[in-house]
Amino acid sequence: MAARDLQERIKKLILDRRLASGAPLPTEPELMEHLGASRNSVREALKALQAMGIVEIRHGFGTYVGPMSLAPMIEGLAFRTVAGHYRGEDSLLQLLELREAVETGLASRLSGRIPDADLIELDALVDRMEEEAARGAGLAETDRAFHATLYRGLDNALLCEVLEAFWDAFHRVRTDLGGEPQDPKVTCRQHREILDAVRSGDSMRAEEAIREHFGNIRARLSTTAPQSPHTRHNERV
Amino acid sequence: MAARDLQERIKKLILDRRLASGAPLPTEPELMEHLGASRNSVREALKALQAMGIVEIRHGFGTYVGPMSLAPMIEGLAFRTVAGHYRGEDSLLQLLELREAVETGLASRLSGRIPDADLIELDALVDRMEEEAARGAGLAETDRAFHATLYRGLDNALLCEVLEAFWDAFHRVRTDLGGEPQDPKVTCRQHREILDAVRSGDSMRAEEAIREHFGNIRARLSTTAPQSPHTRHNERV
DNA sequence: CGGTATTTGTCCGTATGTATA
DNA sequence: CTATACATACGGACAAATACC
Repeated sequence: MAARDLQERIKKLILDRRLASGAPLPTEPELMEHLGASRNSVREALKALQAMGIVEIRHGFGTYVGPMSLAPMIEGLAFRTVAGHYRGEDSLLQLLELREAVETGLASRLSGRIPDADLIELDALVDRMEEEAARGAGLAETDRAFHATLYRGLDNALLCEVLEAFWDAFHRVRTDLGGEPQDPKVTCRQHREILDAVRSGDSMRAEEAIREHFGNIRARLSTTAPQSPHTRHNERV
Repeated sequence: MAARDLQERIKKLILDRRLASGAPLPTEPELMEHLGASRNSVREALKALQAMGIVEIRHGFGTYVGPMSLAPMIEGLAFRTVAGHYRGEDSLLQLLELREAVETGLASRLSGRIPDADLIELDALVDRMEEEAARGAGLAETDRAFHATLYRGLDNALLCEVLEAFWDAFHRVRTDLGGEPQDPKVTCRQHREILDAVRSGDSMRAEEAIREHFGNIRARLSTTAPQSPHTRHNERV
């Protein structure tokens, strides 16, 4: 009777007091008194809110309003995808197609709207990507930065966060499942093409470039997709 | 030391046993023994997993693998948006723009890919919308069904779920904040236009129709959105 | 219909680890 | 190093909800 209600009341408390991210919450004893519940119930409610990124609990220090990032969504999406994959579904492909649909759809918005500063940064990122590819290093982080920077010009922080969340979830699942990385050379060339396309302002060309990039990942995916891992998986899941 | 680990081990247990949604989990005493932790710790871990939609707890019955829906994401997005709005940010507008960017971007994919059965259903939905508008009823549910049906033809269940989640979050926030509903007549006309546009296969026209639809909502939003612009809090992204 | 067993919900008390002063 | 405040973890107890006989 109180369990679900406690979370709502704590959320209401945050809203009523206009607490910003990082602001301290009342201590557990204070919350016990304010909410009229035991320590255990309060703790369970806080744990649930922590899982949703609404509060942040620091051991031996206190409880604070969380960053309200989309990290919980990443967790949920990643687990859902891994679980589906293990059960023989094409969940990983669906996640990739979700990214493809959204990012290709955004291509037309991108054309000519990217600030020069971002274009320069994107150039540097592709350069770094080629340098990493040359020395055989992983270029996952650079790829992430490229996609993040690409959509920064849309001037919507929420949209960028969602896209980054999709990227994170996909990347986590693919690495946890031990998928083979695609050919770095091809990846570099395709990112260069995306960058040139959006710079030229040709929306159709940009869309095609992004579509081809995802088509490449998809091809790598289908080679390792139908597996039933009796082996163990990473503990990161 | 065990808190974060317990969640991972329970998730690992679900993956190892290939448990599908709705499958029963071990009872709390069994989990206590299997994980070597006390009941409170197990319960807190389960509460966190419940908040992420990974498990489902039914009082007096048992614990089960959750539906793994995007409901937690809706909660998180909605709360994040409400909290931001109360603190004077344009979070609600950002959420709307997120929907607009994604849905307009999907318009080109839609053209000519919608099955006839879905087109018939969409016709019926707009008819119902007009009927509801005529008698002054709320047409939120019908609007939700329209958008859900529209993107069903993309053949990606995950994408549809994400779009529905965005819709739910936006609608919940707007109603919680007591925003004024837009003119039903205009809404009906714009949905009819969207439907006709995607039926014609003209992707540019479809994109424009969707953009105008969102433009209408945005206009309604801006009348009540900006409050206390001088109360700027310092916050990290 | 009632009784009983099972399972989760809530609460209390206590001890331990951690960070600040 | 000591003291204080806080979160973490444990074990036990009873209440509430559900299923089954």
